[in-house]
Amino acid sequence: MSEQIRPSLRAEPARPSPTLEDLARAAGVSRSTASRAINGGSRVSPEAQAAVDDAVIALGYTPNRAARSLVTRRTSSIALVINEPDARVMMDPFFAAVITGVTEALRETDMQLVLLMSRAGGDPSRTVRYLRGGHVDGAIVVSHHKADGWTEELAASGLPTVFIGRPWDTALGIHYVDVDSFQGARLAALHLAAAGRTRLGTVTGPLDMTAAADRLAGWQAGLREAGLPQGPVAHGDFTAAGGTAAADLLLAQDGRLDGIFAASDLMARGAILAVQSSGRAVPGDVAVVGFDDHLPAPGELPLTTINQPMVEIAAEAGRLLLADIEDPGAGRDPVIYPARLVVRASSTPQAD
Amino acid sequence: MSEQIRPSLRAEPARPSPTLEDLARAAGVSRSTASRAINGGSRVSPEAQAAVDDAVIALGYTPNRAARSLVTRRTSSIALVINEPDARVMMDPFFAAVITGVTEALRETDMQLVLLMSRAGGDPSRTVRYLRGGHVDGAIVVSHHKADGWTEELAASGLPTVFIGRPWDTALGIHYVDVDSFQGARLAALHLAAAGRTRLGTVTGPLDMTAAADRLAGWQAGLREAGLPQGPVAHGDFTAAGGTAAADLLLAQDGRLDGIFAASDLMARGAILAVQSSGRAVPGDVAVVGFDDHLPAPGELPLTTINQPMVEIAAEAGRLLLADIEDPGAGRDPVIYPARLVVRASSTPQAD
DNA sequence: ATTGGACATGGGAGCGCTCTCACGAGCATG
DNA sequence: CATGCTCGTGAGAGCGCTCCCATGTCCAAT
Repeated sequence: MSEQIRPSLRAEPARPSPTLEDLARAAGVSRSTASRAINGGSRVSPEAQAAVDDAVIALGYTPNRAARSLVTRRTSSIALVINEPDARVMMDPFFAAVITGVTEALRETDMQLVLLMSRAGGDPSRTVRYLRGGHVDGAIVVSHHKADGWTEELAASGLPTVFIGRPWDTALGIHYVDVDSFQGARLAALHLAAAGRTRLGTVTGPLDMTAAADRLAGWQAGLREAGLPQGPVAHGDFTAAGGTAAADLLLAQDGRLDGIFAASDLMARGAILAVQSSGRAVPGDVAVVGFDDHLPAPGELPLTTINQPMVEIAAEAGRLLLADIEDPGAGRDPVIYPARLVVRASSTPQAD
Repeated sequence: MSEQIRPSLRAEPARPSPTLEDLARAAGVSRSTASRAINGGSRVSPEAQAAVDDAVIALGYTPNRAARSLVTRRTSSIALVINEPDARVMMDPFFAAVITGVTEALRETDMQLVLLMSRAGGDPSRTVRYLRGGHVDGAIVVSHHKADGWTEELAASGLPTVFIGRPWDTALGIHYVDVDSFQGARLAALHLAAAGRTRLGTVTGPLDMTAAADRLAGWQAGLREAGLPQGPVAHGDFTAAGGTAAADLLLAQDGRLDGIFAASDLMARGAILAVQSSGRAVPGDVAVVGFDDHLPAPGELPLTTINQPMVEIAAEAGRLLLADIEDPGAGRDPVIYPARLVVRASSTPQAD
């Protein structure tokens, strides 16, 4: 009775989608039963269930998410908070891996991923307000900096949250997934030492990030362990250009440097460039080790690096978040993935 | 009953956030007036407005999006549909640019970006169902393939939609933003011809995408215009490895090939590799032209390419979508950005 | 035969918001 | 002075859903 004498094929731009009420009527049951059937169907007779299932298909019924949210207080969406000022960081394969991993974890769920470029929008508090406003069921925070300030606020808000990369203040009991940066960097030092390199320098990431700080500490520990002097340290920003600039500084401090560990692959690429344009060869004169194990661009010198399984780490963060949303009380231990040394040509003339 | 005797400092995990009712009471006005004041405040006295504004700050009020959605039938979110099977395509700088651009367009809005990896989830129809289900106010579709099938369905659903890249069936009146692929490819051909190259081949993208088809057509038109033979054509898949394989084919077909146009930068990089490993030099023996104008990785041979302003294109798609959501009826012309030739070292020994 | 539990069902309230409508106050118009 | 407005306001309905609770039905246990 809702269809008019309407000659056009699709003149109705917004045919109101069927409601649960409609569905129930079509299935010959009550709204309550229809609702139960839709949601897993406990306490529903097989006949009623079948009738509802058929009606769902016949009507093309989709539950109205807003209405459902309103009463359940759940939104079926989680936020991926990318905490960098410039949206251009998206170019970093790191974030691609994160998105890939999180998407993977959400695949079988009906959860949706909301992308939140927290600092790109200008107002950082807007992000917190959004997160606290109950618009999402949980959040994954990536690329956390020391001075962000809202870590505490977020932890206090009670919103299920998982960090990718250890947050600064672990006392808050925030859940996180990380790679063992310390051990990874230590392995890099030991590897270079084992390869007979003795004058070693490092290019760090921004030290307001735990990953960068841990890698520096691990590196220094490795050098100590190998009985080598600490050597020069220069600070980069996880970009290739920053790696080049930092490596230039390193080379200026020690003209006979024979090994460099950079805290990311991108910076290692930049460092190789710096070495080469100083007239020295990689790995002949200077061995270079990175951290990440991104897929190399075609034709690039294969890079010795510390592998971190970012896609898997992000997926685990996703799973952890889902679990935390299901069962908020539970304390969950951080998940730390081991870092593996992958030896390639940039540190050993004979390798691959 | 779920809370144990827990001495923790912030024991209330979910203090119910204030409702409009609370806000109205605090401001000493009615719920209606509070609502009006929140939403732009027409027909609200300055005093009432001020009282509400104060109360908002005092209570930290955030409107409940679900409740609002339920009545307004708007969700304040749009979907970015990435229509590729493998989530790993995220590694392509192309998508990074798209996300950057769309985010930019949404910056001043309270719209949120929902990421939809349409084919990665396995079930493609799930995406359509989600989109038709009224969960978002609009959609931006990127990386559209000929056989997707749901273009029509989407167009018929009445959901405001903007494609990035021309859809196959423009008769449906779908809005889109694109770069002038035809002209860009034509420019590439003319450039190579002007540089004195005469034995030219091309590496195409997947021809079930309009961008790839248009570039092939433009390339062929350019050759015709320059009075050159059509030369060999090999098909790539917009990846570097695909570019290498396709270029190998090209070189096998014509051992004296002296110029290659690849329909993307990534494929051009792959093609350069193929040329070099065949023992010939770029640009000395073979000039290579790409399409995209991505930022080059450090140390790479500067690539002559066709610039397409992807960030801007994506931002325009975002703006177009917002406009279409505001005012659904309006027919909007496609926006086509010009493609610019950027000459660098890969095609001219003396350049940059 | 009587009780009682397990189970399937439907009625109704209510989540937090917007929006229509009616109302009174204030003002200019006839 | 009556009439028609514009304007600010509040009451109330209702968006589509879930969930609590009351009701009805059937079968095992007494």
